[in-house]
Amino acid sequence: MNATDAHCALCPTRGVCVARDLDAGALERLHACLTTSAPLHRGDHLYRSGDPAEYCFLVRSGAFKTSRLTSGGDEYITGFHYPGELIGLDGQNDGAFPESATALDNSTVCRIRLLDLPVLWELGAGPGLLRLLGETMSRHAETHINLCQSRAPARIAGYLTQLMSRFARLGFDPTQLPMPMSRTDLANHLGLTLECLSRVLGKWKRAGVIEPTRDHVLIRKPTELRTTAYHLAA
Amino acid sequence: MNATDAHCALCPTRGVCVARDLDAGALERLHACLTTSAPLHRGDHLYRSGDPAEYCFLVRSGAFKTSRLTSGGDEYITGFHYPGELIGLDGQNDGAFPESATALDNSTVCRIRLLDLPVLWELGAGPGLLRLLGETMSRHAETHINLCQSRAPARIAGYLTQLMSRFARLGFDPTQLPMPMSRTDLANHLGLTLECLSRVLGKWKRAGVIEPTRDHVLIRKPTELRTTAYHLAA
DNA sequence: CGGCGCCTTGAGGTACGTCAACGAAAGTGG
DNA sequence: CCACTTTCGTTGACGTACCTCAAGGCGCCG
Repeated sequence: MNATDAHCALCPTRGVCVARDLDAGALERLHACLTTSAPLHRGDHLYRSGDPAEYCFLVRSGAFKTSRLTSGGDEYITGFHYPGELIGLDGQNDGAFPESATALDNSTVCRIRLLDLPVLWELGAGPGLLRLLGETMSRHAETHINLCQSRAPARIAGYLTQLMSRFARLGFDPTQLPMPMSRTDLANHLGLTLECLSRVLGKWKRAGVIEPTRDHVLIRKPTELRTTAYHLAA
Repeated sequence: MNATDAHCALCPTRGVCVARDLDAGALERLHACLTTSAPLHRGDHLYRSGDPAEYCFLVRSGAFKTSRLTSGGDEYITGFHYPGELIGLDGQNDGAFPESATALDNSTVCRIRLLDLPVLWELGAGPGLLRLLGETMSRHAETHINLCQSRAPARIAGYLTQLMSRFARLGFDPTQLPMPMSRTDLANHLGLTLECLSRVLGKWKRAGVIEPTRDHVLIRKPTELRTTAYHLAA
């Protein structure tokens, strides 16, 4: 861990981070309770199920998946997490992480010691923290709705659509989505089989809606996807 | 709203509340930022989609559903919420509630002004708040896994199993589950059709696994349900 | 070049969605 | 108290979308 400099000025999540509205003085003090990690590589664990949960984490770059294991040994993937997103709060339930978090790519995180939350508030990061928390909860609800769609194309379109807005929020190009997870993992997360996911993506590729490669998806016709996904009011 | 007495001593959620570990003096000061609501009745809205979100809420008694509307006018039910559970945090995303919360029964809540969170911390409620937050996140993940089950019996069993542990945690009898929501709402929440839910419940009733009535479900063979649901390790 | 994951494509069965009719319960008005 | 209406839940028949099982490409690594 390199705590000497959180590199906030260069951080890709600067616009959405809890530290967004802090002045230089507060940023300086911020490093006392929020430190940037050394780079993690594909497959590295940020934390493992059962680890004591003294921290939560802000994804700074790269991507992570969070997953739980069945007694049978296969995993359920509960989420994919991109820059600016908060993970690890579930560990506060009983003091240990119920899930594992695995890097899908070269990634960095900022680590927040939970006992330091009052300090973050003093520094003026309270509203930012609450906003982040609200986003997390809201995203969970959207994901729930998406999984309630029984049709596979609706679920997949809904996921891609959500991903687009998550990237647009970061200021990234929402039509070029990095897909660092395997097809198997994505299908697992969406409650579908690998074959079903593959077929739908293939169909959309032939129709010119998307252009999927191993680790990216190019969105060619965003409106097609949006009409296929679930529609919330307003 | 009756702010003069939060009735913590008589609260059914006392064992799991953020105020669990507070002494009498702190409880007294607690009422400055945590007030108990007047009773809500079946169908009353605790908040509506679009309302400004100045507070979040702890369910004290009764039950609530949270839901969003589609542009087509039908609703997606994102959660059912029982005593001791936290709702309304998603409103911190952009300052307004994205969902509506509706009472399913005669219910009361405790209202937390979000600007008062630092005060709650001072009073010693910080660990309790974090625990509650962790539970909420963890429950979301479990719900996700449950929805990833493609088989309807697995989803229903998983939901009932989760409800059992939520009630056991409160010290209530986990084999007598109140079901204040309509079958339609439950099916909606589980991503199933009403007919499918009805068939599975009927089958289990004939098999003596459960004894469902309009507003309760008696669990006769908990192990049957648990083996039908998804299995997490450890 | 050969081996091995990972993804794609194919054929067949089944569980759930859809549509429709029926039944039961709650609320209403006479 | 009882007919009526309305809402909600149950049961049935049928089609289809997805799961299962299986074989076949394609990239990456040795």
